Amino acid sequence: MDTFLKTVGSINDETRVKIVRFIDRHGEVCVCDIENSFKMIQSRVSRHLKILKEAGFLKVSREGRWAYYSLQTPLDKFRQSILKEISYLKLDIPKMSRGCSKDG
Amino acid sequence: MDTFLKTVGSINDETRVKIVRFIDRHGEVCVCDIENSFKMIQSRVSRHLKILKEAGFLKVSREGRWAYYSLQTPLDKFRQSILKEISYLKLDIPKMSRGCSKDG
DNA sequence: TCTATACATTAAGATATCTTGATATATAGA
DNA sequence: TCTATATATCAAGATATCTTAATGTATAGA
Repeated sequence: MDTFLKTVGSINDETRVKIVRFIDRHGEVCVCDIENSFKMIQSRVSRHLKILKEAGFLKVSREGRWAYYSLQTPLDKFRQSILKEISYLKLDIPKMSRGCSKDG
Repeated sequence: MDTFLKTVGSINDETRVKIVRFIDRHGEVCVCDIENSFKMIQSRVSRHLKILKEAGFLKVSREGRWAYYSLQTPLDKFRQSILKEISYLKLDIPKMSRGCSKDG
């Protein structure tokens, strides 16, 4: 029950639904990409990513000071069906706008 | 998005998960059956049933002063997948205990 | 038409969640 | 080792949800 509620609760939030959709569309992104694309403050983004990660939707890989979030693989049937349902929604997902100075 | 969140929010609650499972198992039940089986006060049961109904999981048919709740049919793929996931959970669902005096 | 039953709704307090701002940690480079 | 960057965490206020108790509505039967 706890795992179920954690999974369900994690996508019971408009912001997180959009973040998941954003990552589903763009693949691996870092926190600042979301921060910049969604125009949200960093602590807010970090919190939502943590919730989605702990719910089994996202994984994170760290490189230096960056944290790259992407969809967890493999995803079980249930989480897949949730992502599928989210993909059907008409959402206003912002364009990718890189937010970090990791160019050099 | 609103429909999605309403659907997801409706099963983001331990009590409602158990009620859905109870109805899935027992078919058509009236409010007082749940009240009596779960040992919950009537207003609480009524509220949760309303949320599940408005989320598309349940339907209600009224006969006299009774309200019979059962699973909505047909259920779309997404809600079906949720019910399926709930059916996999090890839940302590109470036995049916009829609560109304509609014997005569 | 009076009463009891079944259910729905409302109001208020308790609990949980979300957002923001402040602070902490860790890495890269000067 | 000092500073800037990227991210995480914490604290506090705002908002939403859940529970209970009280009240409202509708039906059936005396």
